[in-house]
Amino acid sequence: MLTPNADWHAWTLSPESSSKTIPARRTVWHPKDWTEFVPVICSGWAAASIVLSNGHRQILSFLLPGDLVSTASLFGPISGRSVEAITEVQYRKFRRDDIKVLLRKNQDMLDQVSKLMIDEREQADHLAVDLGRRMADERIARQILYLAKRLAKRGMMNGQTMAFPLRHRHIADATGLTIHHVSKVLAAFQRAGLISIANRSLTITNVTELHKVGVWP
Amino acid sequence: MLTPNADWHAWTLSPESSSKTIPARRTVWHPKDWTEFVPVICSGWAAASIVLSNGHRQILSFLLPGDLVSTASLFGPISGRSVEAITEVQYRKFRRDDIKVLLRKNQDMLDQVSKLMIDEREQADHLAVDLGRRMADERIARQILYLAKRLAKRGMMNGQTMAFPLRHRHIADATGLTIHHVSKVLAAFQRAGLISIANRSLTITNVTELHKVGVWP
DNA sequence: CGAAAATTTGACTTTAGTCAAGATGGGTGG
DNA sequence: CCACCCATCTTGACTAAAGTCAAATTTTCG
Repeated sequence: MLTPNADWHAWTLSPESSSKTIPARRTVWHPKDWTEFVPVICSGWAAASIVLSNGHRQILSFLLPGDLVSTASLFGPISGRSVEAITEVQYRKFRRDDIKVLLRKNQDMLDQVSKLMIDEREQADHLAVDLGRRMADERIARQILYLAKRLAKRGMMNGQTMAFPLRHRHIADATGLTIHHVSKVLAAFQRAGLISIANRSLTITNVTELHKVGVWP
Repeated sequence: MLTPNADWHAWTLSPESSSKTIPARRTVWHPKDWTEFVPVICSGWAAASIVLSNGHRQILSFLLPGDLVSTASLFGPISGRSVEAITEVQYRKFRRDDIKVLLRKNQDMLDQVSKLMIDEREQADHLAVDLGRRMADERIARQILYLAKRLAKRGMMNGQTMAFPLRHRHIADATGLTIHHVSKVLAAFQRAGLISIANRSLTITNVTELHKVGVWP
């Protein structure tokens, strides 16, 4: 998440970076689009993913307002990643070269980006652990808990309730499972009273038990 | 992989960074060791991994000579990662603050680190795709092909033959499988004439077919 | 050499995937 | 407002992939 500061604000006002709106379920950013610009999500939910030739897809992260798609992409073009809007999304794009200049003259911003990089690395590590070493129910519970934590940091939780625009397809692609299995696990969670989902909104009804299922710290 | 340049050489000679030797199967770096220094592998093979409380482990990458353990760790302390020697390993440790200074005054090195970051991000993406969306035989074939490619870049391939100090445990922990299943898949690969393993050395005997199994580009 | 670690193998179990068929639900055009 | 369409979700029966357990070998290391 990018915390704005003076320079960043100057930026977001520059003509280059006027915000664009994309309707739900449309592609925000193609794998080929990374040469010159870098997108930042301003509102809505999106997913950064890699699509295989056989049509399978791995979601690498869900993008919430304020999220840079990838910190590494600030330093040079990355390859193969696409970004898809989950809800309607507003985003801005920044010219990489301009950001580099900004980073060089602004120590404060460099520190912030350093922190982002470390966070992102840590998130990538957790993803690998989850996909490689955890059961389906753990993965799904953890995905819910990760999201709750990130939304809370943005003041987007209402008690234990959060907006939940994700389709089962998104959860499946983020956790390496099939939509059918996701459906079964979520149904089981609801039967067990851990969560309840209605109207694209999710409430954690038993935090303790959900933590236990997700082997949460 | 870090390509040495003048400044880097000055570095490796500094008293702080004299090289250390660790015998095979010993821990090189503990999860708590990241506060001030950063290790670089000079010779031998190591594995960077995360260990769960239940004893399970996910290997995030195999480290070959010249590898920095994590580029993000240059910018600040990272958490939870340990590094284990697979063969006997020589490594040097660098003080993060000194590296930062070096990076600031040396444009060339900054460019190099940028490239490293992008490579590392890409490798993390591939790991997630492999763990989330591929079958056991694909994962193992790909792991062999990744290693062959990296070794080739270092001039450490002898035709289609490479040193192969990995235990089944390492392959299992890198691919998210059990040692038993790894053993079965490797046996099948050998029966099918794709590879042959002997004396801690692996030869790819049918590149085309191994590429096919690994869905290699 | 002898103990400990690693590998191999087979029988059996568990987990998650595949397939198929309905149910639900939201949005659109008449 | 309703009828219809499409995407999504649900469920159950069955299959396939990988894990577990156990026991024998083989290799490695001290």
